[in-house]
Amino acid sequence: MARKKEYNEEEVVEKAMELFWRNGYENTSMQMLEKEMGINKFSIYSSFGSKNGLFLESLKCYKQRLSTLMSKLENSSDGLLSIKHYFYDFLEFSKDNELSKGCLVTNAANELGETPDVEIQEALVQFTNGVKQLFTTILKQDSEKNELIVEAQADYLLIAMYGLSSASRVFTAIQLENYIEHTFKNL
Amino acid sequence: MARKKEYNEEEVVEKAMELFWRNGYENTSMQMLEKEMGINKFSIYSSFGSKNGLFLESLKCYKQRLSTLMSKLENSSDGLLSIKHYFYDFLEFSKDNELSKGCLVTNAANELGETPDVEIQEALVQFTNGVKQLFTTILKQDSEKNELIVEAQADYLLIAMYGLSSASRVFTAIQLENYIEHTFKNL
DNA sequence: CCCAAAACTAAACGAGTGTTTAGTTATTTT
DNA sequence: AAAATAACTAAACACTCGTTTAGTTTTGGG
Repeated sequence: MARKKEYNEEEVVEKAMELFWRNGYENTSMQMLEKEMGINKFSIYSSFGSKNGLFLESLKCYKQRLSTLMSKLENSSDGLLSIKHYFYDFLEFSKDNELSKGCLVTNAANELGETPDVEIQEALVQFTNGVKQLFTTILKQDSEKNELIVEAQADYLLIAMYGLSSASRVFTAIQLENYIEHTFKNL
Repeated sequence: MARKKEYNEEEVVEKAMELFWRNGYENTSMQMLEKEMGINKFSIYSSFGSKNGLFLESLKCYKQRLSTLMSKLENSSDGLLSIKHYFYDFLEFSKDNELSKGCLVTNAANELGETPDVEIQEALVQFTNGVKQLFTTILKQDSEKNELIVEAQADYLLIAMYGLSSASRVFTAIQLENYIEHTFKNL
């Protein structure tokens, strides 16, 4: 061992995540990351290998931040109502000034090109599956629903959540609240 | 007058639109446009001024293509049911192999950075307003609904459409159909 | 017929991208 | 204290981007 790192990797990746979240992957340059993270490009590459690697690490960090909301949902027993609360919690979670930053995962999915990076795509699929799984578990609390209905409703809510994440960057808080209320009226 | 153009501007802008639609704005380079449009960069710049100008022209072209679906909706009298058909028509309209290209406008909105081009942003807002206006008109066909309900439902459907456009690039046809059915269940 | 004007080709531009490479500084260990 | 090793700084890398420019070819009007 020789010299010690002057920065904490967990701390700087959090700052990177914040930047990716606000600007998306492509619109976030290494220059911006350098400045925001407060460390040199060399240090970024030595710690994370590449911009892609840094983004993947940011995704992990994002999941962790979101896990507060998800475990709140996981531990609730109000069925559908708690999922609705999760929707509202997410809006609060993603707030940035008056508008929303959306969801880091959804944002990344939305800017995927024709030949997306395979690691990133895999991370997105896994994340999506996790959310759907969580919805499924909660929906099963309503014991009268059969499995097919649960599956269909989970898919519906998953896409609704995906849509909400994307739309939250564009529409007003009132419109989004109205969307959520209508979304759960249909179940 | 001197030499005549060897290409038709309407034809080449259609090809550009197709490329933007598939890849998004940032992921479409002038090189790709050159190749797809079959004309030299110089010609592109002489006809459209800039990549931005070409994209704005592509947006017009896209609106025109979509206007087939929109006037079908405009001329229908089934109220909500015809809006639902519009949702399905859009999925067919945006189909690309098994997946969907989404909506050119929504895709552009999704990749807007912190300081978006003002002309593009204006075009997107106008487009969105047009769709909402159309939904409102159709919803008013149900004479029993008061104005507040119409407004709220139009907003709801607008965001649902926005979400569907974004999600259509990721989810399967079955999931999307399920989403549409749930969306219109209790209106 | 010729000249001017417009459209073409192709190369180069400067700026910005993600990434790498020298060279220097600091710290630990022998 | 000296040697070794890892982290730092800063410059340069190769590449791509959108855009421009210089030079050539085509064509229509006087």
